[in-house]
Amino acid sequence: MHDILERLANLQRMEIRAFGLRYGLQPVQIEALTYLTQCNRYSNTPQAVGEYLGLTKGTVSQSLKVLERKALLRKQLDKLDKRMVHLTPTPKGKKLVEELIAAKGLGSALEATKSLQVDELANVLRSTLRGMQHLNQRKAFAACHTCRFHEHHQKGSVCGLTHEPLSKQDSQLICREHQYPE
Amino acid sequence: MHDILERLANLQRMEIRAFGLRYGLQPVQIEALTYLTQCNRYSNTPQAVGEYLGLTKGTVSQSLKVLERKALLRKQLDKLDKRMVHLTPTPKGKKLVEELIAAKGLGSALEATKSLQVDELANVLRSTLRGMQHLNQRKAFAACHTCRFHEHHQKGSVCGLTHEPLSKQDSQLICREHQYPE
DNA sequence: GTTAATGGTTTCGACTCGATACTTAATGGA
DNA sequence: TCCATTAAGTATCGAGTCGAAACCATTAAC
Repeated sequence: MHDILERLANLQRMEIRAFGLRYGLQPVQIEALTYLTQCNRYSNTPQAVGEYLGLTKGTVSQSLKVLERKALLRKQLDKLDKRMVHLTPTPKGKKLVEELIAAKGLGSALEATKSLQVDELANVLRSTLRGMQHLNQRKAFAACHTCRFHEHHQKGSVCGLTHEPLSKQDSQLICREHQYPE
Repeated sequence: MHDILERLANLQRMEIRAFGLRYGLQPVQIEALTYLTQCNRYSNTPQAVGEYLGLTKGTVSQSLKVLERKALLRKQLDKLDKRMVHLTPTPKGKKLVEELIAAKGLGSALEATKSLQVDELANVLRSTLRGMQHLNQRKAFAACHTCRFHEHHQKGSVCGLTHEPLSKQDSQLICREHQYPE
């Protein structure tokens, strides 16, 4: 089991590297960009990217500079807290991530498997991931709707931390503040 | 599904980085050493490490130099082909890999899951991995006993390529020449 | 209003990585 | 047999990552 995940991680990295080579991008940069296409509006800051990838903020800052220079993302200051910066992928950036996901071929590889099995697999994998994160005291970075602060009311959902309303899409996105219910 | 594997790969990498930091080792070096504790005697060369990790031989050569300097592995020339070098982890190196695997906490995270489920999961994952490798035309680097050239006779197994006998342990190891049966 | 904490950037040195050139050993014709 | 070619590995170099520390601007605390 351990070896399979090991190999899977290596393979992913290989494909990312090979893909990035064609666009003059480093693996880290691609991973950061991918994260930014999947996270919510509380989580699209340099800080969060660093936490997600396990890198220091200084390191991340440089990678983001490159992505901005290549017009793959846009930086904008937060309206309320002017120290903060929000990073949003440009259409070009989003397209690149989509291509990457297709290129990795995980989707195609899974098509052969019965969808019921895939769901089962995803569940076990998810709980394993969760266990590892808990053991190593890492943040979950999971989807908003699985969070203990996610409040589901009859007219839409609300984040219990910010008390802001959440759209259907919002609830699917990754959040850096995510905490699993007890 | 894609996001879980993505996150799992990132998490593994984070733990490897954190672990390596304590021993003054880079992620690549640790990954190379881990591979070397799991591969068979045909696959413990700089070349094979490069193929496994998706790096060029020049790059790999440097990482191995570090590992040798730290007495984590030993180099020895091949008896028959004196161009080749075989890399074997020292006891110190093996111990380090064991510690790493424990530190990653995957084993503990899996204990919560029913072992039957884990087996099932491993099988689905294995075939997915295989699908991805096939699509991207990567080598399998899988266990010897699942290879099309593995011949199982009543008195022990034999490799159909080299015609050499294989011990029980040999058959469990990773091989760079591995090919799945049709 | 001063001080501390926070989010980001910059800079520096150690290191990775790919490309290229190079060394040595094996191979394969003529 | 000889010599060109190929293969495995090493060495070197330049571009780039990474962590640490210093630094800047803004916000929070008191």
